[in-house]
Amino acid sequence: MSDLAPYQRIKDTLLERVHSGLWRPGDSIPGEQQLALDFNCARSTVHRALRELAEEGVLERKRKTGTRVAYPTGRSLALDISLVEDEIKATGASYQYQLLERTLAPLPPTVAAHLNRAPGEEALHLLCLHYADRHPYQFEDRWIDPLTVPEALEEGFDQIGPNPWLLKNVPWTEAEHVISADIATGSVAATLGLKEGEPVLIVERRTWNAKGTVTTVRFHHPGRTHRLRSAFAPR
Amino acid sequence: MSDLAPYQRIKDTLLERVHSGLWRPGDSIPGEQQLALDFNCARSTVHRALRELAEEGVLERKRKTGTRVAYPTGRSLALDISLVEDEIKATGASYQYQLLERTLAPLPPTVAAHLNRAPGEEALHLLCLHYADRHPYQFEDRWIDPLTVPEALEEGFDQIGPNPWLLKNVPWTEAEHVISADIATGSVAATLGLKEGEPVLIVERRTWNAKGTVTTVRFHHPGRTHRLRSAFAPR
DNA sequence: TCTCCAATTATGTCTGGACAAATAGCCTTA
DNA sequence: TAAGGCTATTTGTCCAGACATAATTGGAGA
Repeated sequence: MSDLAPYQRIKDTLLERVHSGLWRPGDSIPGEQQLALDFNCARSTVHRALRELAEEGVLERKRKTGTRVAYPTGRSLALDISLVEDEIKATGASYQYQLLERTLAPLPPTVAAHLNRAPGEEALHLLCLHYADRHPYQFEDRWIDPLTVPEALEEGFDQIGPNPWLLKNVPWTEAEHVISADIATGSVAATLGLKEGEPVLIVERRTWNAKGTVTTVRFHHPGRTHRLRSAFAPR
Repeated sequence: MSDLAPYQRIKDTLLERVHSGLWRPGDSIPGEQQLALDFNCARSTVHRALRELAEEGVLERKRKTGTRVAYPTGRSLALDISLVEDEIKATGASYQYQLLERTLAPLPPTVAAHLNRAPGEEALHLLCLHYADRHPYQFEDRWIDPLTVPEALEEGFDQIGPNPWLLKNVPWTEAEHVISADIATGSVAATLGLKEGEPVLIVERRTWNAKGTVTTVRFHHPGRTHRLRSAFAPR
């Protein structure tokens, strides 16, 4: 308990004061100088504790005015985006990957917009299915931009999924996710083994790196059984 | 450009080297001592830059071994959990709130489990509807534990929604979210103005504070038009 | 009374030096 | 050869002091 780094001990102590309600949102708390005396350490040590708590959204700091307890608003939700394989194996199920289709195809208008290209230009189109214990778990409909990722044209994707391959070969630096719900129809229903009209949870992802848009992908999951979970909290 | 704090300038420079591919995942980068010479500053300044980049998941540091560029795996997705009102107003639409029902009711078994109580015990049950430009935007089905939040029994919730009220009065410290898809049936369909069989996007949230479970809530959104967005990235 | 400037004060950052802790690699010894 | 211990290196943290920067507040002047 007391063998923690001092700055960490201070953070814990202050956080406890906030959580216990001793310091309530909006309250001013003592200045760095005073806290340094209280904790018998240098101001810079207190400063680090306060700075980090402010970054975590617990405190609000302003020059001259001092430090106050932040109002707990504007949280965010953090979902882990792990590889499907890890996600499935974590549940104890067996994982299987199947490539359904791999073509160089002209871009449909909506996808073209996502990749920032003109409709009709060609890109690598992949359809894949991921199984958990032999049951369809995720249907992946992906386009990869061959101008940003020419190496992808050399890869068959019959042994390795696009996601692990991209993670390994083309690290991205930015991404956008959109989550929505729809009902299963046509080929998506058939592929996922669902009846028409059953709910489907869709996660759409676009990723970029310095060179440009890397890939855009739609993951379809059986909606009633699939769940995106997130144990979590502040900021 | 150059009027940034030195530690920030160093962070930017190093991040650029990673993003540009000059330093690739797995590469070792120079030690703090060397970088301090390169940037003509104290080691502690370099240290802060490296420490923060490591916290952000860009670098991996180990004593004796040194610092290397992290493999870009295990990202996470951060969704903003803002108040519905802000969310709607941000799109330029007008916001309206309506309380449909407010009862003290016995807990159904599934909800009881969520609140960590016995089925049949009583809790505050709220049904609310949030409109964007007069169209149903979100149907909220919420239970509040009166043992954890006795003040809620005094509140009518006819003027203020449960979410802003709770944020103001009962700050929580932990939350869990589950996102899923379903199809609209019965009262949910009717309330949201959807036909039976249309897709619904469901976000379920449970929140705790030091005293215990605060509330559990299911938000239902029209699935085809609603979207959870997240511009974002690493860790 | 109103406006604007300057003093005050709290936070933000840097320095340069010190010691602590982890650990890879080597060296000794059984 | 294997086990155990030593050492050099690298990161982790702290400190005390200094200066920079933002922002409130009170006072001087119009």
